[in-house]
Parts: sequence; structure tokens; C-alpha cells
Amino acid sequence: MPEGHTIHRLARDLQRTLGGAPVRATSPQGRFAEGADRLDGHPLVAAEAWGKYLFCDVGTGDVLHVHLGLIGKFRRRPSPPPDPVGAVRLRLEGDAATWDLSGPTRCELVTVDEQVAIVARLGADPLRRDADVDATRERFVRSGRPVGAYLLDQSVIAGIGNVYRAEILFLCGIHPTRPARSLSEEEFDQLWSTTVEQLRLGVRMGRIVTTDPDEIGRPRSRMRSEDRLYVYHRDHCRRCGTELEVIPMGGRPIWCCPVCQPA
DNA sequence: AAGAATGTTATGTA
DNA sequence: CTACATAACATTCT
Repeated sequence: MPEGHTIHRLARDLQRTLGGAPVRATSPQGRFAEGADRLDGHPLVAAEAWGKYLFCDVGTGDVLHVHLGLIGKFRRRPSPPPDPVGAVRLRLEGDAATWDLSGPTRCELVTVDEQVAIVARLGADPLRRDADVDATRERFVRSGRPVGAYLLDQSVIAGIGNVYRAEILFLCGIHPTRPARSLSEEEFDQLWSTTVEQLRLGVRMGRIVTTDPDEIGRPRSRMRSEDRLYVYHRDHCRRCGTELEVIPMGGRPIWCCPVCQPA
């Protein structure tokens, strides 16, 4: 379910609703009982996203590390919460809200050192102020890999998923099969700034909307779902109507418009 | 009601 | 070492 914007938004919401006061942590299905015990009663000191990875520091030396994977979800519920819906692995109950976690690929307690090691494997996160753009540009100009595959590589840029990679390349008019090193500096910089802009927009909207409101003729909040994207999972280009190419890349399909994104 | 889904990791191959 | 392919995994939503 999530790309980077979802996790950043989640970190912000967790911080806002659970920050400061002690949190009651439970594992309704018992599958994370020990972890929940160690979290229980401690305040959430900081919730932070790094790409698609979430870290919640409880100030005891334990850091909750969560990766939602494809289907994981943190659901917000009122406090006190109703019965869990589905297989809830971890429940964090604060005064203002309760959060139920289901379906994560990763849910574990790590040390701060381990957190640092995990983050070290990740590339620059465009949503973070400490993102190293210059280092990322350097890597781009050296790689012969297709830019479509490269964008999905979390060790290069952290936070882009299959929807954003297709949409960002469309917005930049770049064909996904082009080698990363074939991009000019200007093209890379445009790619980066578009990524920052789009991910921020995603955080604000709480969903991915890459189409231009002027082009669609409606504000983003009132767009129909089929109008929110230009190419992802479409048959025809939302801008020019041309039939889209679908190319397997990085193990997953990418859609692109042969007219708007010349090879 | 079966299948798709905004993903990562481990493992194998060339 | 790099690039690429494949499988396994987890649950919800349509």
C-alpha cells in the first residue's frame, strides 16, 4: 500500500497523536507480545520516516521499526478503541487516538545502532531535509541502468514506489528505458525537484495525485480516481490519449507514453 | 469471491 | 562485483 509519502504522513500523525504521554502498547493477536511489553507505558519520543521505513523511538533504547510492505496498514481508531478489526499485530493506545498495525513485513524492536545501520543502506530520501542531492546526482551519472529501474532502487533514492516512478518520469518527459547516465544535469535536477514536489503533495493530500488541476478542470481534492494519474495502470495517456507502453522493469510493470516521453 | 495490490528480502543465475 | 529474475511473505479491498 505505501510509498514514501504515506510513511512520512504516518510518522507525523503518530507523533501528533501519541507524542509525549505514555502509550499503552498491546499485541491483540499475541504475535508481538514481547515487543509490546517493552513498549508499554513509555511515551513516544519521536516518530520518524526514512523512505518507506518507520522508526518510533520510545526513549528506552528500544526503537520500534516498522515496514508496511505491500499490504501493511496502520489504522487510526478512537480512544478508547473498539475491538480490533482483522489481524492486529500491534496496538498503540494514546489519549487522543489508538493506532492498529496489521500486515507489516517488518515489526520489531531495534537499537539505535541498528536503526543507523538500516538507514545506511538507504539512498537519499527526497522528503528529508538532510537528503544528499549531490551524492545522488553523482550516482546517477555513473549508472548504466535504466532510469525506470534505478528510481525504484531504495538504496539510490528512498521512498519512490511503482506509482510515483511512472508518474515522475512522465512529468519529466523521460522514457524509463533511458540509462540513468544519459540524463543531463538539468534533467536530473528536474527529476529530483519533481520528486520532492510530488512526494510533498502526496503527504499533504494523503494520496497520490500527480495530474494538474488546470488540466483536469477540478481541484485535486475533487478529482475522480481515474483523473489523478497520467500513466500508472492506464491504457491511454491522460494527457494526449496515446496508447501507453507497458514495460517490465525491476520486476514490476511501468507504464509510459511514447509521445510525451520519447525514448 | 478470487485476484490484485503504492513492497522487501533472500537466493539463484549469467 | 553487478544486473536481473524469481519466489516467498503478509492481509485487505474490490
